[in-house]
Amino acid sequence: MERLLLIFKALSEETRLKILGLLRNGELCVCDITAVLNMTQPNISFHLGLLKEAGLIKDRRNGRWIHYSLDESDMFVRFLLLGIFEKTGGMSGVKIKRKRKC
Amino acid sequence: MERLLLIFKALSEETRLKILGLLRNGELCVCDITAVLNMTQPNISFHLGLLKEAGLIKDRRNGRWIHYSLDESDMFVRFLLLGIFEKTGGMSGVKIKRKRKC
DNA sequence: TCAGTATATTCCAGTATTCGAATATTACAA
DNA sequence: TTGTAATATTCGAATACTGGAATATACTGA
Repeated sequence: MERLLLIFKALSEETRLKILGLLRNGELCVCDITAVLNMTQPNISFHLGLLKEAGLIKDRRNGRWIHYSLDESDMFVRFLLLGIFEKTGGMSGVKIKRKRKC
Repeated sequence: MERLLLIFKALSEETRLKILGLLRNGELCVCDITAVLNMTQPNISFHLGLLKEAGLIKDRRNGRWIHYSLDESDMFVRFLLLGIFEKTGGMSGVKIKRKRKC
């Protein structure tokens, strides 16, 4: 129950759904997400923390950069993500311009 | 997106997950749910309203009683409910004692 | 119509969530 | 080491959510 609540709470906010949609096409660093969503970096970090705590995304550090990506190791989460992307289009239209290779 | 948010917000609260679990075995009236969960009736009505607005449950009036049941008309919702019940056990152990046929 | 029961709505206090600003941490490069 | 860039944490204000109490509405039976 606790785990489920964490997952659904994480999913019940627009910014976080947007982040998941952005990650659909592969991993991104915090600065990329911050730039695309036009919010402050601490705020994005906060949302990423909730998503990670819920087990929806995972991170990978590479030097200064931390890359976030979808965590599809859990079957139920995988279903959720599929459903979300199907319903929202998964940010497929958003063009991500990365300033640098990070 | 809006619809999805409604669904996930509805699912991100323990009382509402419990209500869904109770409804797993069939429709119940508000007074039944109120009795089992030991909360005030207005509060239960409030939660039922959110669940209904999200399209997770539907209601059927029969005289004074309003019976709520799972709304499985949407495929994604059906997946969600299955996942929830699998993870929580779906209140399967709770014995519902109904005072009367309602 | 009136009384009683089932459910919904309103109101308010307590709590949680969200955001930006300020600040701290981590890692690298010079 | 020192400076800088990427990310995380803390803090405070605004907003949203939750729960109980009081009240309103809907229906039924007498």
